[in-house]
Amino acid sequence: MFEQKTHEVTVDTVIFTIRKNTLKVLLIQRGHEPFKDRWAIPGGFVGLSENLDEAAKRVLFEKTHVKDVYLEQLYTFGNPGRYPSARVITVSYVALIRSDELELHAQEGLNIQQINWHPVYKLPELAFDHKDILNYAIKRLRARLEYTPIAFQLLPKKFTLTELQRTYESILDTELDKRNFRKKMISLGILKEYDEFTKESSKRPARLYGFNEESIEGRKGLMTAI
Amino acid sequence: MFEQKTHEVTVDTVIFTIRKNTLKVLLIQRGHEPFKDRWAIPGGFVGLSENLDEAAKRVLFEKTHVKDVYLEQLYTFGNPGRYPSARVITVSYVALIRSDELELHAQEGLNIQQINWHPVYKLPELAFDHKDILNYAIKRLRARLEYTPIAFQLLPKKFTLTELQRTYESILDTELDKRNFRKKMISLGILKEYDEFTKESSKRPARLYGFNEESIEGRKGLMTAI
DNA sequence: GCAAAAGTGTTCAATGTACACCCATGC
DNA sequence: GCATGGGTGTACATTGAACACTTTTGC
Repeated sequence: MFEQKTHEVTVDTVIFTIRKNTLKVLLIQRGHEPFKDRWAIPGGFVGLSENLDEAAKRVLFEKTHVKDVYLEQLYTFGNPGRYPSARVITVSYVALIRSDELELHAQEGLNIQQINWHPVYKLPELAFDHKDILNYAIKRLRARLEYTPIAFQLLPKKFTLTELQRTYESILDTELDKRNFRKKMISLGILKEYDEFTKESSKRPARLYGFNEESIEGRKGLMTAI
Repeated sequence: MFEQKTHEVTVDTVIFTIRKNTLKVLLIQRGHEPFKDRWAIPGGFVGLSENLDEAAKRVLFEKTHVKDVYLEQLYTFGNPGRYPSARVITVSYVALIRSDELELHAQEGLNIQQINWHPVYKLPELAFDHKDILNYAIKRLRARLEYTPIAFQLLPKKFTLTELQRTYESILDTELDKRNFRKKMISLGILKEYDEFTKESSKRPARLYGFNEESIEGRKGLMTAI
């Protein structure tokens, strides 16, 4: 019943953020075979004394130097053919980060050429089965968005309602009604209103809001079908 | 970056069925250490040329001799301490089977003492972290039930509306309103009505229904909050 | 005829959806 | 003063929730 022990186990993390009201994913360009020069989801091998979440956090930190991010296990991919010449089982994760908190770090080694944000709906070809992983991550993100206040993980601490709406729209890839969106968000009771306003633009200043952390416990059915 | 290759990868499958209107889970009693005599979720090692779903199907077939079941990957558990003396990463699955289609098969070897159905809300102590896996499986099953016609995977081809309702109630661990439940199910358009009725009982015969397979595609928001 | 489960509708509340105009600011 | 995005309310439709009595059968 015991098999030869040649499984490799990796974690690959789909890292999302919002920049310029667009959903973006962090990709690295591979510097060696297989799939040299192709873009890939960042990942790494799981250490023997590391649990899976820790491995995902470590990989995330190496690439972005961000800690305390939203991180959720997604799915485990283990087709024998998914990785050339070895059996590699990948536990995939989704991470959401605030783009204002991050600095990208290409590693010292030679195995990465570039690291960059890519708009989710305009991607290059990806290495391995990473396209499948990414598609699944988007699906999960959309589902979460409908019943969980997850969008706040992608935005700065203070944001306008329009920014929040654009975040939803970018993830769901649809347009939402402004009045209904605001009504819904406010009725959920998860926002706190600041007495601060944007000023950079040459338009009417917009009120800033934050996420009210205390409001989340014991909630169900948040944000259905906005 | 490469670690020593001593990860073991297993699949463990939480197998649910409904018997006597009660949600039950298939457990095996271990015949050897670690956790000798404790009950555990059936599982097995993943073969090198097998993908994860195939491994789960194989394990399921070995234990129940049932094919063509609903099978869904659940979560991957990989805490270094979850298995004594080895690093074992487990990809867990949920399976739903119709109890009328099954025969249980204890394996030839000595490593299993018994194999049996246990009511989900009255369980013995489980081996390893199998309690966590099972709790997560129940959570997932409940969530699925609310927007997917998944209950039909647990019932015989023909069933009464009361049996369907008891299935929901057993999974959700609540009581549901009979009229609202029936109205909802019928309005979903996923049932087909047979001109057949139960006759065994000494009460009014109940109409038999089946699941209308064609009705599922392109549906969203099925069965919310019955 | 009675016990036991099957079957059936209506009212009310809550939620979602569609939709158009005035406001505050910088230039 | 005008261009630009910010901000607001109402009417209607859909969905969910509460609730009680009649029907059919075997004994």
